[in-house]
Amino acid sequence: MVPTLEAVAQPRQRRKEARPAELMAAALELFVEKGFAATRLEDVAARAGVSKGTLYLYFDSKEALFKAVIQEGIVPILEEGAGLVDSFEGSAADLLRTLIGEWWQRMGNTPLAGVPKLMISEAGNFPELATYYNDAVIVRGRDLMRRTLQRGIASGEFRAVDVETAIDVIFAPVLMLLIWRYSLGACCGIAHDPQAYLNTHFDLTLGGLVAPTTRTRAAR
Amino acid sequence: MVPTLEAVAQPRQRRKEARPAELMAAALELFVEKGFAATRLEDVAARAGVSKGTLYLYFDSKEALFKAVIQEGIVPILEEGAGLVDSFEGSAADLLRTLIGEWWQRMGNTPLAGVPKLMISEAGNFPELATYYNDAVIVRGRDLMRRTLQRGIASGEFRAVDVETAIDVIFAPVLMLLIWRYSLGACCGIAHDPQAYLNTHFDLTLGGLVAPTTRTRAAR
Amino acid sequence: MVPTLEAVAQPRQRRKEARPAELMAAALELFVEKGFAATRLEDVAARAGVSKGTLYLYFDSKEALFKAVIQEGIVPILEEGAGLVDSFEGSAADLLRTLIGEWWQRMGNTPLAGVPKLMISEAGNFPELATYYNDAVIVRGRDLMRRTLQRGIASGEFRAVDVETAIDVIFAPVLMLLIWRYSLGACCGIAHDPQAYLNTHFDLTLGGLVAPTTRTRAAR
Amino acid sequence: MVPTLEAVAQPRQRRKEARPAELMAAALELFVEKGFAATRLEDVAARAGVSKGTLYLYFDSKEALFKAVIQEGIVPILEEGAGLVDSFEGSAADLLRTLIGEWWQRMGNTPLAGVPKLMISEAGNFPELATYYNDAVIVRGRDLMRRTLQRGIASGEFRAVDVETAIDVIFAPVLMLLIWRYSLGACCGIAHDPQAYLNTHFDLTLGGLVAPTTRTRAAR
DNA sequence: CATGAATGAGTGTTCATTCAT
DNA sequence: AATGAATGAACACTCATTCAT
Repeated sequence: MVPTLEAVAQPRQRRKEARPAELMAAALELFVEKGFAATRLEDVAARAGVSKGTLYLYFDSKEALFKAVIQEGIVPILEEGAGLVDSFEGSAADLLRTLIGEWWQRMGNTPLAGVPKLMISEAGNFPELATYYNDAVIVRGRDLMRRTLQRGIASGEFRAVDVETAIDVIFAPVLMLLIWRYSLGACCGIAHDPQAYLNTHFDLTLGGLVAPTTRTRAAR
Repeated sequence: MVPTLEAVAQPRQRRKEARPAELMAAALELFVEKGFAATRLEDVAARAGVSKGTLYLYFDSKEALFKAVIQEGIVPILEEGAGLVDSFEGSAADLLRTLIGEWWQRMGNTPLAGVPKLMISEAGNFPELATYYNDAVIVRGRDLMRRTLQRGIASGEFRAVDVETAIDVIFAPVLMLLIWRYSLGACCGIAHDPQAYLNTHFDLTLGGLVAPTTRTRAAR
Repeated sequence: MVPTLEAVAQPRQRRKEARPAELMAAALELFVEKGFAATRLEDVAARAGVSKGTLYLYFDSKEALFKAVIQEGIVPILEEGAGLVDSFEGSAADLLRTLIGEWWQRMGNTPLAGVPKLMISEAGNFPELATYYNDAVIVRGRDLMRRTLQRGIASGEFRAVDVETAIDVIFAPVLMLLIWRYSLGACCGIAHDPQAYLNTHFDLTLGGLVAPTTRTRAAR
Repeated sequence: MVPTLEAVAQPRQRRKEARPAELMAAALELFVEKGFAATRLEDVAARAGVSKGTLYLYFDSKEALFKAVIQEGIVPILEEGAGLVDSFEGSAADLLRTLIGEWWQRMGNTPLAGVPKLMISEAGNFPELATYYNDAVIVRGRDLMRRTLQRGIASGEFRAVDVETAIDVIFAPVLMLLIWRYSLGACCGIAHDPQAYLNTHFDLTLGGLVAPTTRTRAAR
């Protein structure tokens, strides 16, 4: 955000347009850091460089602020994911790798990385937020996974697993990687290298754990 | 808790000794149900059948109660798992199934089921407790997984995956099953059948997603 | 408010001059509707079609606006009443009926109808304004009543009641009719028909006010 | 409330029993003085000599406190009024005088005197309170008036006026006497002598209410 | 040991007022 | 003159903790 001459000439106006984004960025940081309930709106405002009242010029309530953070931060990622699934031309396995890899790039390496842990922590006490998150993020994300798995099964590339269950089984390690980082991993325990972790995950999920010989026998 | 003669004869004495355990049991239920911050000590005391002040006779603070709940509840769980790994005589795959199955029986169907979600939520606010949990539970649990995977690799039953990573990748879906139940699953989203979920997990992890033909080709 | 040529030719100028009156009209409506404290200046401004800041160009504060509303709204009312008493030629009883009837027309069916309740509610918080209202409205209104009662007593039409007290006793039901409408009557309780109410009031009061001889004649 | 030896020995206990009454008394004073909305619960607590939190041990909310004040303060008065109407053996006119006289003793000379003005001021912004007051006080009070008027009409002592209207017409001056005292009368204007005011009111009203024959007799 | 009355710090939200544009 | 973005004081209600009994 380079301050241009024009910006200096109209700081008030520029501010007004930038405010919501600044507030959402500050809110995301604090929500992730302290949780939804423990985050004080005054701190959010202060981190964005405004007063408490100003926050209410742009967001009707704490919950509205939270929803905006999710809406602006995560929904676009899922929309790109939908575009990816629509247009992808390689194998289903490659699509799965790409989909999760992209998701990781957009979420895992950004301030949004703390959102899954945040939602898990607060869902019980804020059912409305949980419902919103479910509808806006989880349902859509699962849809991308479902289409990917169904494509692989339809083409014969994948075995005919129970898709609805497989969606969550396959995505669980990816989520846990983030959840771990923002919970127990933050103070103790091992810190996985994300790439190695994801590779092992793909390796296991796509290839299985059992050695070829054994498997062949087991299959008989 | 069989009432003995002695207990009946000295109910007040018995009561006094049982109080901490009753309070911890009540606290566990409420912490799991509402989270740490949202649990009111008055409710804990009421559920244990004592007054608010009495709770402070046994625990110095809400945090101290939380620590005690985790310590008393979790430690005893993993002892048995170690015995199982030591004495198991079947294939490594069967041991993996059995180990996770047992864990599910001891955790997934008890009041302790909510602990993983609880720890994830509160780890950030209680680093000391997180460290304790890591040492007492996670390190030991990972050790059981490590020995199981190493046994399979050593015998040629499993491929030579990166064990430290695989431990978490493989256990992640099991944890997520519980975490989901106590967070977003409680108010929206699908509710998986645990057995079907775990079966799909074993199926994928042990067998992989890719169909035999394709895999063979992919392996070339 | 007929738009004149000049007005059309200089709308901005006209606007500027009309602003205070438009703001006061909007404020009166809202003060009457919601009370002083619960009225938001933003709503007043919006109803007058200007921005919040503009309001402060014309009134120093919310209190100043309130004072202006009362002053501009009430003062003009009582002038006509004085003329009526001066020129009325019928019986004192008829004058009393006419006086109250006129007052009802000018107040009870206009936005000013809520002012008595408003003044009663806010007098405690605005003693200065209460004093003004007392001098400008109440003293003058009581004077009209006083002259009416005195005329009837002097002519032998009314009994020699204590005039200063009778003024308020007689006017109280008229005021209560309005006060009720703007307070508890708004959400519950019976809604009187004003004409029937006033008729019953005259019936009772004149029954007790009129001197026996006169009454006997009137009854024939 | 003389402190007895026992009281000194058990101040804690005595306090607990006295607290609600002390809080309600403090609340009544402040509600009357500042209005419901403008009264801070912290001030109520301070005036009762306790902290903010203590108030919530006895009353669930500000509205609950208000309802309790009305319930404890006014409802008993109306119940006595009902007893009076039930057992009164004199003329209807005497009953009317006695009823209003008693009401005045119980309300007009106590801290409750400010309640009618209070309710009128706050009814618009707190419809729930208004409804409660209507049901608990106004409906019952009007019932006493109704029975009194009907008794007089049935016996031929009163003329056959429209009872529902007459109830309010007759009671209005009594209410206004109090309302005035707690609004504009507090800072300016005349202060009526209540007895003289009520006498003039009875004089006028009964003059118009009493049936001709009865009146003639009464006049002798 | 046990009670429960009492405390008071803590926060989301509203809105009158100001002032840079 | 007119705007509307920004401010910050104000308040009901909760609950962990204390302590007199």
